[in-house]
Amino acid sequence: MTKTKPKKIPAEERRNITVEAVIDLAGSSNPDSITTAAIAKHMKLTQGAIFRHFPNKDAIWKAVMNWVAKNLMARIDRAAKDITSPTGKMEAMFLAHIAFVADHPGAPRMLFGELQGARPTPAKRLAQSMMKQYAARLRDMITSGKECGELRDNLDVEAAATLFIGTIQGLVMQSLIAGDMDKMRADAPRVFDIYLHGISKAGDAEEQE
Amino acid sequence: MTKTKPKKIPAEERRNITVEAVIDLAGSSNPDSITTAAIAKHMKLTQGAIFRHFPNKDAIWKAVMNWVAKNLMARIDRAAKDITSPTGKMEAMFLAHIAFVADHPGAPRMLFGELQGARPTPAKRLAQSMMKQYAARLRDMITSGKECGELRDNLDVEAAATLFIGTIQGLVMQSLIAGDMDKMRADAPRVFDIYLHGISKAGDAEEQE
DNA sequence: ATAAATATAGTAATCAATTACTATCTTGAT
DNA sequence: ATCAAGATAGTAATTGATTACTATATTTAT
Repeated sequence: MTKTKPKKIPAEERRNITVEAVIDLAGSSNPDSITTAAIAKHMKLTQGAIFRHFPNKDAIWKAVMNWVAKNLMARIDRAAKDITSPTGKMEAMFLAHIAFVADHPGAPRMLFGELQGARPTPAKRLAQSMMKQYAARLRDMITSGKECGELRDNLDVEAAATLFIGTIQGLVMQSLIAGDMDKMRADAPRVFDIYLHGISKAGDAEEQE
Repeated sequence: MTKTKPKKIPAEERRNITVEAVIDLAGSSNPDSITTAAIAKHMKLTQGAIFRHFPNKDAIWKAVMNWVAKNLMARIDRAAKDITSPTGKMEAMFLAHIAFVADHPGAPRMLFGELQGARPTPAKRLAQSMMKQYAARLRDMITSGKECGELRDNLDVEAAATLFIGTIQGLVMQSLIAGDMDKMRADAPRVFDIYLHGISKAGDAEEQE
């Protein structure tokens, strides 16, 4: 009897497994074309069983976005926590963000996919509020970086925050395209270095050999 | 009879119209979920008629990618043509790229979507070769920028090229998310300014008041 | 009149969701 | 402790809608 016994698993854990399955699948295929059948197969269930735990597909997507928002922000917060200097905090956040994405390539794809979508789904609203929170936190950090003299006085705060997020998104996109997450981990510090040059007060050349 | 008379249009022009229709639709919905029916409706044709001009859907996508690659590269080349300084060239390319995307929001979505896809479609190969060409051109430009003294001697050429493309992709992503292409046009110069700071030789502060 | 362009009306496949039913766990009265 | 009753989690089959694609009839410009 090599037949795998379909274990009975409590509802909440099953929902978590479902979220993981979706993120897993999103790592190697377009999120929008992930079918409930594919999800079910990946977690060794029948397609119909999924709807015992979620009212519909949108609810699954909402749960996934929730997972992404929660875990990503937690990881970034944790990385920046023990660092005092604003630029140090930013570097830690940058690298933590990249590391998270490298660990979960499906996560940014779900995010992008959902944010680009036309429909105002619950998942989309979640994603948008996360991005807003992220940007606000960045602006504060950059502002305090100017105040404490680490960053240029004439630095455009808005643009610097946009570039910070954009740099990450760009790195992620290129790595997703190349299908090589390790390359991203290697590129991240080198790219951040240039970004730092761009926003730092002249003369602060602590980095590089 | 409000019925619109379906004009007869020669095959080649009809193919061009089809490509435009797809890019148009991609501006406001996920490229992967654009149906042939939607394309047909948008160009006031019946769904079946499309297959008189294309053998299958992949062929449509290939034609679209071809259009994007050709027009984008042409626009960038044209912008950089009359400029001699490498950093000047780069700025012109940057802004031209942004302007192109602002004019055709569907274009980057088609690109991203295709490059992210798992299947090695003809369209994907086209997109990949375009990106490769783009990156190579950038590296050359940055290298010559170092040689002529505009850029830092210790600048990481690879990273600088990655950041250039990443910056654009990031800007584009954020604008697609916000659904506001005008904002992108306004942000682009400010963001490029910081990038330029990041790669320029210290002391070259020609920009900003 | 003819040939290209489009309409009409199909196809099989696939999608999310629902159904009828079964298997397994949990619990409380004895 | 035990064991029926109910709750929980699963299967298998099916639904109506939608998909890419096709076969054939009709229209229109030359």
